[in-house]
Amino acid sequence: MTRTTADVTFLRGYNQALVLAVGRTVRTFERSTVVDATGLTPQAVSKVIARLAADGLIRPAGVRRLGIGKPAVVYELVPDSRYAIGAHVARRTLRLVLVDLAGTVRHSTVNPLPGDFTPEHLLDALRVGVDAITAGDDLRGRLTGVGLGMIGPLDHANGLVRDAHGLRQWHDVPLRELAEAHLGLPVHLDKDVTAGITAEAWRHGATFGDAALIMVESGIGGGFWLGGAAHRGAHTNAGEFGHTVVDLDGPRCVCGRHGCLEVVHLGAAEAGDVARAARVLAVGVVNLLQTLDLAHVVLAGADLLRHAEDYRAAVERAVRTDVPRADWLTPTVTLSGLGADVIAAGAAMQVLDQLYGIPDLTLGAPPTIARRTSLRTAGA
Amino acid sequence: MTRTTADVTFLRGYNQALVLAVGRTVRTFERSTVVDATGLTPQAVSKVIARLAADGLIRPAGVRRLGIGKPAVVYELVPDSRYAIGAHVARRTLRLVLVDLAGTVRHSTVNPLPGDFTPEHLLDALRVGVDAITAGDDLRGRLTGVGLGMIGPLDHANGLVRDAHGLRQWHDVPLRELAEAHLGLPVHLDKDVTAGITAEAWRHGATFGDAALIMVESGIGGGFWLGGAAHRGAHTNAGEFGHTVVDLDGPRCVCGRHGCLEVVHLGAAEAGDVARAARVLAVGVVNLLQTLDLAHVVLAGADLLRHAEDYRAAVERAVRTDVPRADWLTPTVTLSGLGADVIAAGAAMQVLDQLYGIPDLTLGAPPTIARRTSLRTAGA
DNA sequence: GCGAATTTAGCAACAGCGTTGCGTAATAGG
DNA sequence: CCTATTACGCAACGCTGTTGCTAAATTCGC
Repeated sequence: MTRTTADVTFLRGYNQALVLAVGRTVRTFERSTVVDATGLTPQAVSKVIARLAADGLIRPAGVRRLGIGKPAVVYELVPDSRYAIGAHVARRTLRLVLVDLAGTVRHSTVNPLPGDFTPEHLLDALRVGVDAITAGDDLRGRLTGVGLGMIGPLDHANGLVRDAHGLRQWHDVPLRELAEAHLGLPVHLDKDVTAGITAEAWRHGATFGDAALIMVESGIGGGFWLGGAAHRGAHTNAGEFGHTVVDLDGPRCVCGRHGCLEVVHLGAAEAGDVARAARVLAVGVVNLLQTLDLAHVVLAGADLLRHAEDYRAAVERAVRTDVPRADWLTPTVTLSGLGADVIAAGAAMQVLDQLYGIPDLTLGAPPTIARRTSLRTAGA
Repeated sequence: MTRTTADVTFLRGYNQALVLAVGRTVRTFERSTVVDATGLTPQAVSKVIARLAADGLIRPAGVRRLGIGKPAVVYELVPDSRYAIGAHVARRTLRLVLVDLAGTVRHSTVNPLPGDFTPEHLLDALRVGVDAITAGDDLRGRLTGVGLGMIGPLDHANGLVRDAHGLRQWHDVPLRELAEAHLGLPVHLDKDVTAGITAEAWRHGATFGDAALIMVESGIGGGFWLGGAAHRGAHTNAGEFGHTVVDLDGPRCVCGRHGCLEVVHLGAAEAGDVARAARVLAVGVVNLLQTLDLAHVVLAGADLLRHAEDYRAAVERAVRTDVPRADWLTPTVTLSGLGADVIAAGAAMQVLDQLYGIPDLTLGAPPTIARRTSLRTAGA
């Protein structure tokens, strides 16, 4: 791991991110709202608000007149002030979404990808999809970039796809650079599950606690949000949660070990035993809770969403009965509110997060997308 | 989770911590060393060095005269400038260590604790032990506080022991406050395993990557260092790694589930089959790697150290053979260099870390031990 | 109606951080 | 003894958030 130095631009970015996070999570807010939520002084908040308003990210929305005293100016986030495009690159499909600054999905499209597609296939499909989205609306100067959420292994810091699991044409592909050249936009590359949990975190604000996104979709993976940031691990390979052994004498898994969560779960699912499949997944989730003590568990993935309520109920039950001291250790268990769009939407929000989220002082490499020092609009 | 605001005192603390971390990890350093390691400008480093030197934390140690040009001033950390006491509170013993600013253990004592001891027993034993240590050396003004590493569940943010597992007299004990009153020193309370991994992190510097400390000692636990900070989870309960299921049809565990790593491991250990016990643990470690993608795995705990090399070899082997793409995903696997002192030493280093480590902007509650704004000596 | 109390907001000066520009000290080599 | 080189610090600067105080806009009481 490397660390960057901290200077005043970090302070600005950090406190600004706190204010923006308030703006995302409430419909309207005023100065005192932010003061209470962040602990900044009123004067500091005024300065931050002035910067954000000058940038067009927030705007006044009337006044609040309640009792005696000068009325307070009410502000609101301007969702349309910034956009990002997100892509969920799966084995057979490419899902593209347009997300605004508030984290709302404004467009969503799905298109098939050729079997065993190549980087060129993907780049062309991205080009076509991005063009289609940008043609519809006039996003000039407000489109901040494109986020790609993809199966690993990959190298987030350097924008490399090392070996997309199940795709033979992908070995050490510098996808970020290629896509930036092809699209003419800043690009952020990350694992699908990490993108997914970023969606949840972005939409819940700067105080979103430790959380995992459990994704069941041709395999089982997990995306983690720990200590207020995405957890990617030492090689962007965190989240291979499906390949944790839950049954020492279980069937052999593709990864070479025996009784992985994924293969055991698959056995139950293929037998049509949804209830058992859900219970198996729940065992894995409780394992995760015991290990990481999470505040939130979010469920996602096409294979899970097909039996969403079965899975949710099974996990909810396990979390309440199988964790000791469940009275105070129980996390929230929810289905992702974004449904099948989570990954793509999260990929888009990773772009927004790099620009307008809490800045990161720990790096594997320099930031993908540079923050603007001045308040000029971002974009192509 | 809550977040604090960021102001210039954060900047100072952060960059100062970077410099101190360099000082801890090398024998001597000069300005250019720090510039290269941190990315700070030479002028900034000069200012930080001046502050640290005025505080007595570092001192000049000659000059380096190599070739042409003005010789560079060489500095070194002053290990004796600050101390912290650490305590490992186990079920039957109290281990106390004195640690200096460099993270070196200077004293170590172990004393038995009465069976099923009460908070009062512990406080008195702490008092006696701390007095014995401070009587030996003159630590006036250089002793920064006392760290307690203890079995959970506990609440780190508020300094509460909720239920020390296996101790009946411990329910919602405000141990931090009690100990501060009893000892007249700042106190930091945390889980044993979290303290342990802090020891490794403190001694390895500010760029220590994602890591876990695996502790086998009347149970199996894990301490985590993720993203440059200790990972405690939403309720200071992360690390119950021993209670992750690895064998769905395994024997019932004390936690209520079946086939937990701990109970399966115990079965092998009690049968005297060290090799199998080690292999079981290794399965758990690989599970952890798959989930978190760690850079370092550190092994510790009395029960493990009794067969240290067996365990180390088994984990090392598993990590090389059972993780796909092991060529670039392999973590370092080591036995803790501090041996049986890790937990106590880490507890002490948590005190030092709060004062001289990377400051934390994410909190469960306000900081336990306030940083000094000026450069006055810390201590009683 | 009009002044007082109350609440909000902003201007101005300030302290503290890292940065930049430039001058100075200390060395080796010609 | 001069010059090139390297290390280092002073001083001014830009930028944070903070503090102190003044001004604006409202409600309430007389």
